[in-house]
Amino acid sequence: MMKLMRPLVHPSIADITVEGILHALSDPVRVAIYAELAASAGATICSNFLQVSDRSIPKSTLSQHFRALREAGLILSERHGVEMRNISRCKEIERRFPGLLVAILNAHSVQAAGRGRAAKRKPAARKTKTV
Amino acid sequence: MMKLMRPLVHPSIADITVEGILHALSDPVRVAIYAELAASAGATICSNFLQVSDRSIPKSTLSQHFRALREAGLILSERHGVEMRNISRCKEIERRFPGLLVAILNAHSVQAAGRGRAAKRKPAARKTKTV
DNA sequence: TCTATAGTTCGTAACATAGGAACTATGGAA
DNA sequence: TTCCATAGTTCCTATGTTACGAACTATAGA
Repeated sequence: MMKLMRPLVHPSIADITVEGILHALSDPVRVAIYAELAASAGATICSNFLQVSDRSIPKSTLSQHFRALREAGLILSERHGVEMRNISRCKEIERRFPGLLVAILNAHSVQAAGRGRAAKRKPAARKTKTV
Repeated sequence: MMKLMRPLVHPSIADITVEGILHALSDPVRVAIYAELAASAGATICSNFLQVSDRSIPKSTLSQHFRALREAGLILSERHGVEMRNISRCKEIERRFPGLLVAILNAHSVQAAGRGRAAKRKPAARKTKTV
């Protein structure tokens, strides 16, 4: 008797909270993913992000990040064959929280532009056993 | 020989990050504090927030929240006599990340307005020993 | 100097997160 | 069908983060 995988959770628009959105986007990897995804017109598959900002991310970690974005209500994920397609729920969110996502993405790109000029500040790296 | 208290840390405007701001404001208590503080014209003292959104907050916890806001660059704290005055650094931040704080505060008030109509959703309460 | 007030620091228990190993799910080839 | 490859998920656990009580620092005033 095989254990099933639990189904994808997408909150209804009314259940989406500002705190949830801010928390989801307060992670450098997740904003990077979300920014890329919001910029692209179509859907984006998970594995396209195995390389984000100069470092490769383990797929279990990536999967958790996509789940965080999904359960915060930021993206909609659906399976297509063997892969997962993710699209931004920006239109809904724009109706509920006008200007929020635009401002965040804009701030994010302001900051990215600034990193070009200044010395690159590393995010506090977690100590980890290097395999 | 008495240990001194470490001085207050205020990041320079260039060191303020979007991730830092979003993380700081992704906590319900901290947005509540920041919203109140940004709304008030003058400075606000710490102890005014001992009661936030129906629950009283231990002062050690409050102190940490103010520290988080300060070190994310959101507020400026200075001692005046026995008390601490806190003011929002919104003007600086507005110059660096236009529209960001306004959008967040606006979203926050949209959400607060919604909570009036709907049943109140409790934040995942931490298990704690009740005194 | 003593006391009250306002806030900070420290210690620890509870919670959150990263990433490896093992798994599920799906499609295509043998 | 069965087998294999690909894409992603779940589980485990070491490590990081957070909340809050107790003990502390700092300042003003009696």
